[in-house]
Amino acid sequence: MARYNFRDAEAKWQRVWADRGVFRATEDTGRPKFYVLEMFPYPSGRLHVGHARNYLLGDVLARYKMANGFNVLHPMGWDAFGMPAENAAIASNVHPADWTFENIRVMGDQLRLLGLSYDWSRELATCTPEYFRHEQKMFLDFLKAGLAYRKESWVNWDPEEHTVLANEQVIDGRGWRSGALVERRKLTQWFLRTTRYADELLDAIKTLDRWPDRVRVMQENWIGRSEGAHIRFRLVDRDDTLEVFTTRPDTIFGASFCAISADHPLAETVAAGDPEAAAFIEECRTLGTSEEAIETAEKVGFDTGLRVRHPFLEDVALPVYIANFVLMEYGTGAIFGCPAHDQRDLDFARKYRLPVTPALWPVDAQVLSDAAIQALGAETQSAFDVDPLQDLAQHGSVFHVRNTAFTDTQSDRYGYHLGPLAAAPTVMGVAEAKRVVVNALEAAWTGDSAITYRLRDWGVSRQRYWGCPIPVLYREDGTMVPVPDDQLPVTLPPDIDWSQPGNPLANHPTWKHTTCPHTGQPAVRETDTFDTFFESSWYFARFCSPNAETGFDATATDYWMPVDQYIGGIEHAVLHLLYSRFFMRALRDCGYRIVEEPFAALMTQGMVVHETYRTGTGEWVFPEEIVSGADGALTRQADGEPVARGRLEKMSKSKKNVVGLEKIVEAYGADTARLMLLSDSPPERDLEWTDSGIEGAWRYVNRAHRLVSEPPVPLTPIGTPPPNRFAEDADALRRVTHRTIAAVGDDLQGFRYNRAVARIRELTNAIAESKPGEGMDWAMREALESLVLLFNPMMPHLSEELWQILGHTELAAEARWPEADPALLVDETVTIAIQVNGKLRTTLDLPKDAEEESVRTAALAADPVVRATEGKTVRRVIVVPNRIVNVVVA
RNA sequence: GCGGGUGUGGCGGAAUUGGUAGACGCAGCGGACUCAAAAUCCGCCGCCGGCAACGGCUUGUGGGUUCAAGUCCCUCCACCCGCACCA
Repeated sequence: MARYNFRDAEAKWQRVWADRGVFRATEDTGRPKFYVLEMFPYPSGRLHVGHARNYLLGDVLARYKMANGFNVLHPMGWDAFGMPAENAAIASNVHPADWTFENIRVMGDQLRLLGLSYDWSRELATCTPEYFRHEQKMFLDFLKAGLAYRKESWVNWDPEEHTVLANEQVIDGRGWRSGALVERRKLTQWFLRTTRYADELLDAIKTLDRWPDRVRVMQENWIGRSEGAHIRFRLVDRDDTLEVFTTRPDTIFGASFCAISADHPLAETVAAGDPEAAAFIEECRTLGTSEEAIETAEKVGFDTGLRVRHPFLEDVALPVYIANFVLMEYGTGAIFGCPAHDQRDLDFARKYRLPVTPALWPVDAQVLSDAAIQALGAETQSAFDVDPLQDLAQHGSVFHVRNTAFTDTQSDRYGYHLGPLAAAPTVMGVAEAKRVVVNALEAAWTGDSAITYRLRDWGVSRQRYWGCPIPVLYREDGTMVPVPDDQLPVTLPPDIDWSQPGNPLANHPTWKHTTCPHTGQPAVRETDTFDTFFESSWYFARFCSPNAETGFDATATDYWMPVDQYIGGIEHAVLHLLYSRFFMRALRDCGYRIVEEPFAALMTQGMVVHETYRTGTGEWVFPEEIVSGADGALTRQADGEPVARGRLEKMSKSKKNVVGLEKIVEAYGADTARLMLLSDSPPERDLEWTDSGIEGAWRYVNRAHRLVSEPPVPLTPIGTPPPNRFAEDADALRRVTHRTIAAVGDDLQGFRYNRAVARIRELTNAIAESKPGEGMDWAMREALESLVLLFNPMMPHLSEELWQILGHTELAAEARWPEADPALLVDETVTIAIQVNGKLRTTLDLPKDAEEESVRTAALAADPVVRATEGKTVRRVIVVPNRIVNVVVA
């Protein structure tokens, strides 16, 4: 028998699938739909086996669902705008478009090599005008709806990519792709109003019950809703107020200062008349935003000399500082400091010798007199430990809200009614205290309850060429004019001079010059392009009707959306996944008919990691550059430099541990690579790529081929009805077969692909051990056919080949998933574990559902049990039907 | 600091959700076939003691609940990830 020729077989079946349009999807209301999508790639060059895993995980599900009668949509495309294309253009003078389309060609071929079940007729690339013209239209709709706007603000500037980055794209103070330290710049930029949907996006996270918890938590944290209050402090000797945000209005009686951001308007007012203040502000702005800078930066402030009145204590005035730790972007850019209940405020108070006044006590603490509070505050610089109070605050214990302002007489004195404060008990919980204080603020017109979000509006302007042009112009008088719909798309000029730094569109000699469509006046185009996350925020909708005249055809999205299973990397937990959720809602509010939640279920797959090697100086080394000496020491062949095995790392070019996809497919075939990538590790976890692993998968592929080509027992012809009787062995094989069918189905549905592989191997082992006997020829055909169909989602080419060898003329890809016979899933006998005092002594094979009394008798009579219970009294015998017997002795 | 997660043989990982810990695979050891190698096939394979039958121990640590704990509760330890001058 010839060995499995995977090269011919894989090419042949890929051709057959394509010719017959097996994976072509069309709307069919008669069948349930299933939309499987893997996050589409950026066409950066070549795929390695690590990339392949992602697509494979979706492919297995798509094929499984197809076999189970679902109408499956499984498309693929290219997130084709982005910096790397421009970098290539600058480095080697290729046009970004040429570079991108060449990569698309190469990577598309690589994907086809793997035999993935894509409907290639829906392929799209986001850098084509046919695609991005629709998002230009969407943007204009956003503009009309007030969801897009332009403003001058401080932004994150990536000095390496020469462009602005969104907050989500700044990781630890560095650009998410360049790794360059991000600078702050004040620029006029386009924003999308994501904050309008903060609450909706937050609330709807609850409905995403098929998303990983950690992604949901990350989005919740990112939106960062905080409930609290705005408090307006009256400025002394000025007809103005200072508004602060706090989550702890209950600590207002412990306030000892206010602090404002260096970017706060009031700070600028002060700076205008005070050079020292201006210098301090300048100093604050040069401070870095990286983690190290923040951790080491001392909390410093500048006393503006301004004072504000305490909202409740007439005779108390608080100093106003400009402080380097107050962020203009959060809340109102101003805070009040309560040193007794906040570590950072305490640090600040100690430094500037400000009073530390406790406002809250544990419920069992002695209620102090005003004098005692003063005394305590005075010595608090070192003695008063705030931590236990913070601790209690976290855990919701009851506190004394202890302040003389909270009495009727005082409310009379201040000339306003304190409402619930008058009747307030002196002891109340933190939550109640917050409420009481907010009510008092509202009654006195000095504050309101307020909610603040960490989420910022999405800055979408990028000062780059290879992106979608923002479709607006500016007249000479500065008026912004949207490009009329009938003049879309605004396309990119092909001729770019890459020798100049900065934004290539702004540098282009003619492109930006145009005329106003309404007045005919000279005008200039917006030279910024969209953030590339703009394209990926709606591509899944485009896949439903890739040739529609509009962005998407609502009847198609009605049928296909939402994506039933989305698969991709955790790195998009708050980038792409949040933007897409926002985008759907923004489109909805512009009159588009689309679902609000685009991804019903999400799976975040682990990385493929591989061993690395480095020299003593930390240089990465390719494994093939290394030679092993007689003593086992590793050195670099070229220069004899000692080399040590490094950590397992995600495959990347820079770490020199990439395993190329073609190389593996060439040597072992797509199915072997697929099996390797699906075995061993569960999909969410990292998978270690090893040579022995691929060898093991290769062995299995050949073993399966051999087993079906030369079965251990001859088979009955196709369609033979089952015999009346099966010998014990044949019956046992049938039970294994049907148990495996049931288990593999469950495992595939639950993304436990590694376990499904293990079950399939078990069935393979059982088949290989089978001997001739009555009914075995029939059971053998049943087992082999089931096996071949069960591993079809994982190894589709081998499955087709063997399905044909088994005599079938239709395709395995189009065959129905085998059905498990419930009658064969229950055994007639069960193995019962027998324990004495919880320790296993023996096992007994007994009839299923045997009488408890007879099980008990059999257990007590078993030799090991007799030995273990000798001379002891049997106190209890616990019998769990069909499971276990535990004999308790003393 | 806040939040989330993980910890099981030499390795990747299973364990019907409280009921025989270590499925399946990798590596390793022994054997068959072969002039030899590869491939293939058969056997062994958590640790300790024992020729063996068998006994003891074992799921990061220590405790608890239970007839019974990898699984539930508490304590501590280690590692990984996310967010963070967020008021």
